[in-house]
Amino acid sequence: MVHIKVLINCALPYANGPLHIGHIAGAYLGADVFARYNRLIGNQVLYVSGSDEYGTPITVRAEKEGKTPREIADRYYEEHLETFRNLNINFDIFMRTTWPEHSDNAQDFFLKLLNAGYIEKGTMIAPYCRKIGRFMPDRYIEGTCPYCHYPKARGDQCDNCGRTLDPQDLIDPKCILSGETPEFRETDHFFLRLDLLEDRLKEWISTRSFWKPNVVAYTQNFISGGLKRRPITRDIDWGVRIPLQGYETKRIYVWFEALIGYITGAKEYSKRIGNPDLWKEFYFDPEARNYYFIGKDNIPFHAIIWPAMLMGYGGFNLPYDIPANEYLTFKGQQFSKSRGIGYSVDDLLKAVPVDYLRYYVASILPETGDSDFSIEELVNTVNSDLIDKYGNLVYRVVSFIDKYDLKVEPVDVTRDEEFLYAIHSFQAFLDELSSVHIKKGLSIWLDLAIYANGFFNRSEPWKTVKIDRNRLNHDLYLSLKIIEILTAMAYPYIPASSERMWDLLGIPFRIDDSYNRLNEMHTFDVRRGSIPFVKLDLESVKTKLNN
RNA sequence: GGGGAUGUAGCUCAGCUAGGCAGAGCGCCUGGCUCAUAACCAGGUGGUCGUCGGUUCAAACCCGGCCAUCCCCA
Repeated sequence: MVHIKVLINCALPYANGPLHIGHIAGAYLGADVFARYNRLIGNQVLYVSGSDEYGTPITVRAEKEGKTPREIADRYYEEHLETFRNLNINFDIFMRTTWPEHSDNAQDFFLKLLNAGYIEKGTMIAPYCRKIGRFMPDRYIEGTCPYCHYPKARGDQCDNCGRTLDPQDLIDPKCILSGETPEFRETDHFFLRLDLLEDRLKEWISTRSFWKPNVVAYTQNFISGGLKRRPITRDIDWGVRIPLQGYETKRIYVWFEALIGYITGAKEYSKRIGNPDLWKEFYFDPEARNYYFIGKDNIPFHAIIWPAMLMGYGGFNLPYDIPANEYLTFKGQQFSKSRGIGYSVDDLLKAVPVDYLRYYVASILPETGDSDFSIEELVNTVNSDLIDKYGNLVYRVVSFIDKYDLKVEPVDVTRDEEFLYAIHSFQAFLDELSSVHIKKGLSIWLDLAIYANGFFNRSEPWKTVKIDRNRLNHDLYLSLKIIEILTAMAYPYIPASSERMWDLLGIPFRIDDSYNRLNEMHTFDVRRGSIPFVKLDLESVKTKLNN
């Protein structure tokens, strides 16, 4: 197998609220499975995410809570870090857009694009509060929605009817800080000339026919509507400074600067491990593949704006694939902490072991359409698939060996139909994962677990133990080999549990090496332990969730 | 208002790229088995493929309208 470099970038979560399970399903779990899979097959992986910490939603929140924006960002950075750690989602680096190194990178991009003519100066009309004496972000203006007449519509959007608005559209607009009616004045800003890159983007998208249809369709349509220049600076003070004199009161807008966080993360990781040029191998080697794991809300930024920025800068690899997921919903609605819909990850992890949660979410990952999360389904799926099919398979074989006090000797099973079937499943599994079909991979795994139970039944070791010890040894060894394959396949999804099973089976090398060594007829030093997976009880899970 | 999706068995979802006898897991029913966590295996039950129309010898799949839900609109 030819090994390649794989850069896995994962949407930077915005640091103004806790992560809920919808976020995890949208981007992070799939990315983690994919990263682990790539490492197992021997690819060199760089796995990056980080904390998006600038912008007006954070300043709005800070003002509401009487804190500084930095306090808000610090709090959620720590919280997100902890949540990912608890989920066993192990990025190589989780950067912060408030790092000074990130400002350097963002300013470098800004100047480079400015000098290349892809950023230009211009003016726009913005709300100016005379009482406060400065221009106000759109979100700081409230008024009546011109469409639905909801009285508390924001300057960027109406929460009642969902329409996108301009502050000037509002009837009777008011500054939320001062209560004054804002003036609309001209203000100088910088604009990204997406229009200049339209043709190159179109041509590039036409080479991405292997992407998910929804991503391609969305992107093509977006571009064919005609790209316009887009403002990339704002009149706020919480953001990356503009590296030019005369713009001290303005900042680079968060959507332009946050995307560069992927590069900051890769660079900082390279420095930390003492190989400062490592990141270049992922961004400049044309053989390296760059993946971006995001939710569907992020498609325009990653499929249009980010490639445009990279093209304008020049030399960087463009995204290889953007396997954007749809949404995980809760009873048909979007997860939302503020509206009390669904659960946060931390709440769920108090009630359910991490691998149970990873397993269930992976089994319903919204890869092709929205899918629905429920506690009842979680309990049911974990108990009947993960535990009854796989966990019980491991336990019944281990228990059998222990009960009759057997030592299973290696035999060559490489030509056995059942072994070949398992290897065939494993290959199909690799094919699916290489195409980022996370959910499909899991269903191939489950089918193989069912097949393995069928084989164990057919081989009737409880009969051969009394009449044919050679046959018994052969069949048990074959069962153990299939379990080994299953356990290796499960590792990207449920890493901690797989390692535990690996240990229980007494395989003489580490699970990290498993994908290269499935054909080895090694010994199994099987250890009987307690039941490997304890089943979930719906009522007690619910009780824990409600506390 | 414009755009991207989704709607298939009681439940959760595949199938649609390339039209050809409606699928899986769970649930439920029947049988088998005893190594195992009421587990496992085999067989069965179960659907007007959101809806109305069009194209076709043939439509879950292609085309158009409508309804419901999710997302985006810088």
